[in-house]
Amino acid sequence: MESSCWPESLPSTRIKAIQKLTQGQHLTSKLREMLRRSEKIEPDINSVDDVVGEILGMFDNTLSILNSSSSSFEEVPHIPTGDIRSPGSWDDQKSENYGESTKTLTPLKVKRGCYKRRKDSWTSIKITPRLIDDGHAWRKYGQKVILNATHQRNYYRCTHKTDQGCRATKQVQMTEDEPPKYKITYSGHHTCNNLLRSPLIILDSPDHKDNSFVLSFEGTGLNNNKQVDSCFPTAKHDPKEGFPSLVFRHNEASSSDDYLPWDLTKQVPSEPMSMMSSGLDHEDIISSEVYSSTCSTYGYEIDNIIGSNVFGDFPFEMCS
DNA sequence: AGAATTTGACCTCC
DNA sequence: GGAGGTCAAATTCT
Repeated sequence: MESSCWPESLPSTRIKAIQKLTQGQHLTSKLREMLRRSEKIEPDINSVDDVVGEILGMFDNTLSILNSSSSSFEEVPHIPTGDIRSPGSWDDQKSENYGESTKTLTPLKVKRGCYKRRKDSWTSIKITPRLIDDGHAWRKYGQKVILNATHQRNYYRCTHKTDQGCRATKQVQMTEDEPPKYKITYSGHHTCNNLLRSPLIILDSPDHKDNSFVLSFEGTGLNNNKQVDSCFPTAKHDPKEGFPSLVFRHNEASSSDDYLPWDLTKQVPSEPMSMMSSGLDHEDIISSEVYSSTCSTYGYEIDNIIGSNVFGDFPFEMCS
């Protein structure tokens, strides 16, 4: 695609994203052709072709979304990467997963912690100076002291694990950096349908002197503040830690059709990360990436993504 | 009262 | 055997 084809309404970051995705799409097509020509993998050519086809389909979907001016990602088909790598593994994992397997294999309820660790599940690591709300509802299920780590690691699972079987989990750990950062590890994809919470960007600072921000782009959320704290409840409840929070709302009345609150000229993201992950589930695109970001507008800084992903340099500018 | 969090126990993986 | 991940009862919060 040529940049001259872009609708004027598309921000440059989105254009970059589309360009990168298009590049990946072409490379995948190229790979398929190479695989088709290869006789060595003939026995598996159908499955390989299917996998490539799924990848291409994901590119198509993502590109069509980015190309459209609509900010709604609700209709995007979601294909977990785990499915692509090993078809059927999702169900397999689910059937033999911890909670369910405990109940089916051992009628005695007393056996606790009987589960299968998902060692090969999809993961995405994010390092952020402030806590991020990805728009999903998380429920804390544990915390643990980690070796050689000053701070405890917090474990969260999707709130819809019980009612919808959503297997997404995340771990939040405060690093020992100066200033401290949050390492957020997402595991598994959201299979739940409803995003009960409004998309938010949490800009909660570990630095006591720093201001903290909660940006909400929708006025229909449940308890927005709660998610902020739930990411690090120990920080919230401990006055010594002192995690001040300030809430900025982007209400419907002041918003434009563009849905996006910031101007690109302000060096802030045109595509809030929470939107990406909540609706489109952007981890499908940037899985296994590591990035760090800080903001420079409104008194804080933005660093561009420092990591890379399977498509090369991560094209999105993010504020978290 | 129901939901969310805390916390000790227990399991898997290395 | 130790570290990390998860379960689930107990506790706290709304």
